[in-house]
Amino acid sequence: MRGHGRWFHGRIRGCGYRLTLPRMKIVEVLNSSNGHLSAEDVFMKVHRIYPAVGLTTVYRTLEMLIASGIVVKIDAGDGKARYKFKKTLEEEPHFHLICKKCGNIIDVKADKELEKNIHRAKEEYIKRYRFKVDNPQLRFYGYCESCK
Amino acid sequence: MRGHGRWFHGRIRGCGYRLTLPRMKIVEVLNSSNGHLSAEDVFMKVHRIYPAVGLTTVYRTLEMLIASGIVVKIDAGDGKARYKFKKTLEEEPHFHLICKKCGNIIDVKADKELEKNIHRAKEEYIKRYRFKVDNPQLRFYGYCESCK
DNA sequence: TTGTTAATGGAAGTCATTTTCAATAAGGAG
DNA sequence: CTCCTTATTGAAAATGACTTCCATTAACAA
Repeated sequence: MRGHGRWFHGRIRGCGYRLTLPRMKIVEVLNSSNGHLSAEDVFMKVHRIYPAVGLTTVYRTLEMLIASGIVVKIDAGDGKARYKFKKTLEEEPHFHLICKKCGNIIDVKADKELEKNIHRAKEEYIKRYRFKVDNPQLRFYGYCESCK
Repeated sequence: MRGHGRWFHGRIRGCGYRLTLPRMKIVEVLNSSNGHLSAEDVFMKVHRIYPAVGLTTVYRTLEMLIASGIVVKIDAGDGKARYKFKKTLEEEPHFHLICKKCGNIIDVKADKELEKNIHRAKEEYIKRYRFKVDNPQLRFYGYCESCK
């Protein structure tokens, strides 16, 4: 039966990691959630379907999934990192709307013009400040519909 | 003697806060430093000229200075906030280059075009996602000249 | 000078995340 | 399939940046 085992199973193995039960449960939860989850969120969701899991393992697995390119970590600026399952290996450039009240994050598509402007600024800073820019991040802090 | 007492002394009093020795030492240190300092940095610098100061007071005073509009707090994304003395009450819009190795922050002037684009995007998100955007933040993560 | 009350600093508490370590379980070798 | 090495696990303790508590101290208005 081809196609059995999710693509990310192969990816985890391919990166030299063992495919364990806790890892499969954690990645399953991330795959079936669509928001940006905190480690605590992931822990609670996994706990429901696999109560033996420990918070430590959640943290460790999340880092492992990031190293495997399966998950991205987002710094919401409130001291709690958020994690999101990547639908595609190469993510489209996008920005974040971050709610200062509930901490929710909304992904917004980058418009071409703005995207180009940021790239241009980046090139300029590399020259002007001899600063090797890696990744620009644009975030819009504010209040989401239900919090404002 | 007019002009005696720095402008920020009047501002602190004006906001209803008492002008204490620890506060004057802390604000003095911030005024004479030009980088973006962490609370620990401020504590160590103040400790040299006023060893009685406590870390707690440094944190509290920094918050008070922010409330008075004398200092700005910058989230560097590494779990340590940075504080910077404001030269002028209204700061010019600018972005940050943040070194992933040493944590140093460089202020870079926003170019008009980019600034306008961000504003336009903001307006669009307000409409499209009914998200009340407060403040957009653009940061360029990378490596500074001495760290790359 | 004095009295009220804000401000101080040391100790203890949070909270997200990391480290330690003994027990467990993948999965390659045979 | 079974054994064995070693990665992985989870509970408990540690970390690090802050914050809170509380008894003492010091601004500053009267």
